[in-house]
Amino acid sequence: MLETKPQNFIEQIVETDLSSGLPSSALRFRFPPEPNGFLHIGHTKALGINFGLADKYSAPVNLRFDDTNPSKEDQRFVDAIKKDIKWMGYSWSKETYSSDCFDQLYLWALKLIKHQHAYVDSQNSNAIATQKGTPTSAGTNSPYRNRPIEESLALFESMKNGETKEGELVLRAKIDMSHPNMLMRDPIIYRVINKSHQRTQNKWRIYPMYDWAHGQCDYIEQVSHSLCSLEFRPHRDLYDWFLSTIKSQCDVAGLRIVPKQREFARLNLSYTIMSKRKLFSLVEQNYVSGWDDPRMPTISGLRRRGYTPNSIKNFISKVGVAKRDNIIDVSLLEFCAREDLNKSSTRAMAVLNPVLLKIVNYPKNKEEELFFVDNPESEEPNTRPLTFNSELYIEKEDFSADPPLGFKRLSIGSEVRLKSGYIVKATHVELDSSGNLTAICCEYDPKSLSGSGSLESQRKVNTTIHWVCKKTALSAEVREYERLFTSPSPDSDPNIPFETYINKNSLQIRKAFVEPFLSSSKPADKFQFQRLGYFNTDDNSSASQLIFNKTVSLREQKIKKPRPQTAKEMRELKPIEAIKKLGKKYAKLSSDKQSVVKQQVLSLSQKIALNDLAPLFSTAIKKRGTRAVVLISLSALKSRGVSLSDDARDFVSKALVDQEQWIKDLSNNLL
RNA sequence: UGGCCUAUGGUGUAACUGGUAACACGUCUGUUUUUGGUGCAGAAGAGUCUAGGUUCGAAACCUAGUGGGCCAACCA
Repeated sequence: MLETKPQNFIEQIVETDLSSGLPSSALRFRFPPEPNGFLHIGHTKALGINFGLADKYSAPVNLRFDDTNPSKEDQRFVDAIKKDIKWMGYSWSKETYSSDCFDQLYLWALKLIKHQHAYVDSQNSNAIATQKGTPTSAGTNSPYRNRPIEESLALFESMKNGETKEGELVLRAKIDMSHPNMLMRDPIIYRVINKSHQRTQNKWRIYPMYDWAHGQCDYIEQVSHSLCSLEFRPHRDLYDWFLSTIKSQCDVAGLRIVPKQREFARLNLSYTIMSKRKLFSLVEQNYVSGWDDPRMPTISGLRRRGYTPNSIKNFISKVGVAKRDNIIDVSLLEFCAREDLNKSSTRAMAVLNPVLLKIVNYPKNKEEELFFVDNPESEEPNTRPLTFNSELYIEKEDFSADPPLGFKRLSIGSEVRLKSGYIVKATHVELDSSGNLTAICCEYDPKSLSGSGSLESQRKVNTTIHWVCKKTALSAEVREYERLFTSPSPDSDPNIPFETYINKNSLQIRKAFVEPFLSSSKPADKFQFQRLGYFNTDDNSSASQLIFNKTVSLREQKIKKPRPQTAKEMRELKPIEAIKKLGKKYAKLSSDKQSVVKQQVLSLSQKIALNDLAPLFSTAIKKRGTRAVVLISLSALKSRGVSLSDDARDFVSKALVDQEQWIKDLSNNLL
């Protein structure tokens, strides 16, 4: 089958390389997290790109932990990252570490010094920073730039042996202090960190910087395409410089593939923060319960929230790959969750905000077994038994004493069906001494039992509501989540701390009643609580203390009020809109109809407030179809004694160039 | 001496590499429905940031401008 999906630009690059001679067996990718935090939804994009490519071309992906900075990294993050990637269903080829390359990196650094491509600088970081210059002004050379090779070698050796303190000496590549790309201004490649490393222990006191490690590790691992996010674009110059310098100075037999770095736009999600530092702070300041709090955008948070690997993968493929900055609406993620969960999740009834429903004409001691369909979406739906008697719980929201227009649920005198059960009609309510609702009383239609086949059972009522039987229901804790932030882009303004936008109500805990069969649910089991949304059993849930997390609500449709659209209202319906509509049609109409439209527009434009006509003019004039109409509207302005500003006049005359004669006439008259 | 990246409906991504814009989400309509869900059918919404240029023809190529982003950690 031919590839039908459009290629993204990275696939095109790979395709081009392949067609210009790169054997497909040489294709190799890598996913290189720094083990200093948990993976989040942003990382799943990189995961999806790399593993997607790997899948498409049957190429390997290395999982490489970028562990060049022992002061920030930790083994527990390595473990968590591996767990999350496995959960997503990706399997990597080799597990590697940047630290695996430390020896080779050191040897290459030596070569660099010997070939005058690197030197040890004895200045402190301030001095070095100042000499770098600014983006708009060149830097100046370090006084140590031309230090003799032997001296640099000796000092580098002392750094390596732990004979210098942190910050005293650094090794710098000698490139160009006036390079327009700041990263090329003699970047630091080694610094002293007097810390033991989680893998190499105390072997090293010098650790390579990102730029000195990343490309070289790609090269050593023979990665063909090193894909990263856009902010690394300026690093590409350095990446290439290091590789070509090494290739020209060092013996690199056997390393045939020179990797390419290419960059894509990272994923941003509305109402979400993605910065590891900020996620850290959410955890540390206890705004959330941990890295796997269901409100966190981490993979482990999404997992606990109830997202499936499938839904996340679908999301990533819908998001696409390009190079422009983007903010994806969370509604897309939610759509992917619903789409996946709708097909697979068992339906259940749970009442989150219970109120007692008494069926007054149902025999007090009677009890019967009803049947409930596990999942109507499945091809051969199973059913399960359900106890029904005279006392049930329903949602408070499903009853209204004073139903608004369009309300379809229960109210006094109205009928609804109890899901899989009978049709009931509310008769009255019971209140306590302070006037609070304690129970809703209703009568049921004994012949209306669902599935009984009787004529009454086929009766249509407004809607069907869910319920649980008071006697058999289990109590459970249900955790409902709202967005963690109240702003679509909580960290867009550097002057406003993102904590400002934390939603205080992001977690709501409800004491709910659920169907008894849920007592056997295990963590991560997924359900659709009928009419409410998708829920998943929490990690801490047990038969004695059931806990469910809400993944996402069902898609909610606005309540449609039967519209009282009188002819009068229709007439008052925005002349502006009417004009726009007419304008669109105009070009397609026959000439006699056009003249009718002209008249309509003219009379409509008389009804528009002058203030509204101006914005209509400025937006609509750009659109071909509406130009004509706007010009007609102008005549209305004229007839009301309003004259155009010079700007507007200018604008109109330009717009006139390719208009028809009658418009020109009309407008010239105006101008 | 600034460099680099980028600009297409509300959002995101396409447009077979030059033949006047498509897909998904969202929105709205209708319909089915024992979930105000799902499904089905349909609609509205951009003329591709601006101005020049190349071309028979530009969203695409060129130039300039404008807007947005990244770069001045011994972070990655």
